[in-house]
Amino acid sequence: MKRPTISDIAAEAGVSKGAVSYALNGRSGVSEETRQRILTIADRLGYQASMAARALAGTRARVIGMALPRPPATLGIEPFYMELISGLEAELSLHGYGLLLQMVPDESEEITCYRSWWRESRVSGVLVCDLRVRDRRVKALGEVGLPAVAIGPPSAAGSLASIWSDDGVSMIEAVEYLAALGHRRIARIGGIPQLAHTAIRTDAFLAVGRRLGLAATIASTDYSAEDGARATVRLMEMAAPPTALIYDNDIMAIAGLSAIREAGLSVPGDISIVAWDDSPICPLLDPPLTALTRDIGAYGRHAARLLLAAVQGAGVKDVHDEPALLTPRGSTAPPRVSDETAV
Amino acid sequence: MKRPTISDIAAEAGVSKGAVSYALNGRSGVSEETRQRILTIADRLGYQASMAARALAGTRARVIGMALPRPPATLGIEPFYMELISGLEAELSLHGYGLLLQMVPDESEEITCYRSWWRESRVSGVLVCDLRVRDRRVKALGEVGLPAVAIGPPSAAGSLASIWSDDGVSMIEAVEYLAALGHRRIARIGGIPQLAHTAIRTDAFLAVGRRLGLAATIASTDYSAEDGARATVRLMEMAAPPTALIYDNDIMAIAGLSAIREAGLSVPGDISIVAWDDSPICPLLDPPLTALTRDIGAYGRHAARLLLAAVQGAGVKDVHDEPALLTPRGSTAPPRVSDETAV
DNA sequence: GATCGTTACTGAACCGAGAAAGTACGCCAG
DNA sequence: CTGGCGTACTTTCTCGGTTCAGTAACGATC
Repeated sequence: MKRPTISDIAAEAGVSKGAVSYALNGRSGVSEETRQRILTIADRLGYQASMAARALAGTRARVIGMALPRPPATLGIEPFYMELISGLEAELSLHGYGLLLQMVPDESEEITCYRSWWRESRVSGVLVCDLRVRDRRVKALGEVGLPAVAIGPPSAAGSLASIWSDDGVSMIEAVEYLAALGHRRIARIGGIPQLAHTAIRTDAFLAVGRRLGLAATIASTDYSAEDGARATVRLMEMAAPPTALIYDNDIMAIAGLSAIREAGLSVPGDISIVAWDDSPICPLLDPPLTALTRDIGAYGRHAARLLLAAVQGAGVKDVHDEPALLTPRGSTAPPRVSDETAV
Repeated sequence: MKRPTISDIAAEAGVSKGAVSYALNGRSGVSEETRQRILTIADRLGYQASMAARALAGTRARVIGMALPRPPATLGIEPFYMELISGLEAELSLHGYGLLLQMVPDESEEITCYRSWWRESRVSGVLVCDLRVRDRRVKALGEVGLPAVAIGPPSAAGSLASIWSDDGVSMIEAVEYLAALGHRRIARIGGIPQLAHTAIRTDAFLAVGRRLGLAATIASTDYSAEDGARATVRLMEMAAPPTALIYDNDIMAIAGLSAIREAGLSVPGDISIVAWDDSPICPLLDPPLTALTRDIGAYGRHAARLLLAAVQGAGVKDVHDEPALLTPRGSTAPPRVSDETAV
C-alpha cells in the first residue's frame, strides 16, 4: 500500500502543494470553496501528514518523551506509573501526540537520554518524574532548551513548570488521624530520601509529630518490599516500638504487614498501618489497608496539558493538584490501652 | 543551543555532505583516513543524526509502537505490562530504537491507531498484545504492510511472527500438582474468553481434568478484582464446590482469597488457590500465594529482538519461550479428608 | 483610468539526511 | 600512449511537508 502525500492531493485538486498545506492547516490563503474541496479529497484519500516530514520542516514532532527510572525492584509493582502513563496518554492522544518511553538506570543516563532525544529531534517535550532535592536534570534540560514539565514540588523544579500535590497536608491528615485514634508513637517508612517528595513528607511528618507531642521515628528505604520488611522489623525491635506505621507505598505496607504477623503481632490490634497511594489491592487485603488516595490518572492528564502548553511556547505556571486524601479501612484502630499513655 | 547537522561536520572536515554520510554509516566510498577524521569531528560536536530527516529519507524511524488495551480496571495493577515493557525497552534502546506507547479502548481503535502510525510514518514496526482467537488486527497490519510481531500463540497470530510460551503445559502442571495433593473438584477463574491464551488455558484445563477424572469447572471474568470475587462466590455456592481454584491473574486471586475468607472459609484449609503470573506481592500475602511464575522481562526482550529482525526485513519465525513454572507456596494444601473422595 | 490593496493562489527554497549519478585522478595493462 | 578500472570523492536529486516571495485577477478609490 502506498500512503497518500500532500502532492497527491494537490494533483487531484488541481492546485499547488502550498495551497493544500494552507487548506489543511486552517490558514488563510485559500478560498473557503477550495479549502472544502481539498479537505474532501484529503478525507477520501485517508490522508495524514507524515510526522517525519513535518518534524523536519521545523514543526514539532508531536511526541512527548518520558524517561522512567529502571525498576529498583518496584517500578513494575507500584500501579503509580501505569496509572500516570494512562492519564498522560489519554490527554496526549487527544491532541495527536505520542508518548515515547525509555527506561533509564540512573540520573546521568537520563540526562544523556534527553540530550539524545534533543539531538535526534525525537521529541518535542519531556516529562520529568521523581524530582530530586537538587536535580541535575533541570539544569541539563534548560541548557538544551527542550520544553519540559516536572512532576513534583515546585521547590525542586527550579526553572521548570511543575505539577504537584501537596504531600505535606496529606501527611498531616494521616498523622492527625492516627493521633486522634490515640497513637502516641508512630513511625514513617519513607522512600528514597533524595527524592523531593520524600523530603517533603518527612518534614511534614516530623513537624506535625512535634506539634502533637508524638514520638515520631523515620526509616528510609528504596521502596522495595524487602527494605520495607527490614525497616518494619527494626522498628518493632525498638525499646518503645511505634504503634502505628505509615508506609510510602503499598508494596512496603504489604511486606510490613507480613513481617508484623511473622513477629506474632496483629494488625490493627498491636500495630496500625497506613499505605501511601491507594491501589486496587489495598481494599482486598486482610485487613483492608487504610491508604492515602489520590487520582493519579488526573495527575497525568494535567501534566500532559501543562506540557503541551509548554511545547507550544505558552508561558506555563505550576499546577497544584488535589492532595491525597485518607481512606480509613481496617488496618488502623486505636492502640492497646497499655500503649496509650506511654511516650 | 543549536544541534549539529551533517553539513556542519562536512564544512569542518572540508568534504561534502555525501562523504560524511558514507563515513558515518560505515559504507565504502571514503578513505580510512578521512573516515577517522570525520568520526572524530562528529564525536567532538556530539552529532547524532536527526530521526526526522532519516525517517523522511526512507530509512526506518527507529521507533516501535505498542498499543495497550485501556485499563479494564486491570492494566494498572497487573505487573505484567510494566515488566513486559521494561524488558522490551531494554532491548530496543540497545539498538537505538524508541518505544511509542498508546492506550486504546478497543480493537477498532487499535486498528485505526496502527493505520495512523503507518500513514504518519511514526513507527517502523508494532508489537501486538493480547491476541484474540480471530484477530482482526492481524489482517489489518498485513494490509498496510507494517512489520509486526505478536505476543501470543502462533495459532492466533496468522501471518505475523509470534512470541509465546506454552500456557497449556503450565496449566497441566498446575492441575496435576493439585490432583497430586488430592483435589478432585477444581475450578478455573479464567480471563476474557476471546483472548487466544485464555482459550488455550481453558482447553488444557478441561483436557487434563478429563484425563485425571476430575470435576473441572470454568468461570469467565474480565480480569477485574470484582469479577474475580463474584466468580469465586458463585463457585463456592455450588452443590459440590471445588476445593481448589486457579486464577488467571494475581489480582483476582487476591480478591478471591478475600471473598473466601468473608464466606467464613480458610485458605488453604478449605480451599487451595493458585495465581497465574507471579508478582512480588504473591509471596508477601498471608498465606503466600502459590503461583505460575515466568520471566516476563525476558519475554519482552525476545519480542523486541524478533520485532527488530522483522523491521530489518529478515524472515522471522515464531519464538517459543519458557513456559510458566509452578511455585508452590502456602495457599495450596491437600483438601479436607471429607472432600477427598467425593466427585 | 491609473493606483492601491486584497484575495487566492503558484513556484521555489528549505529542513537534514540518504542514495544515485557524475567526476577527477592514479594505476596498470596492452 | 591510450584505454580501462577502481578509488575517493562531489553533485544532485529525493523524501513530504512548511513557508516565503512573487504574481495574476479583481474591486475599490481618487
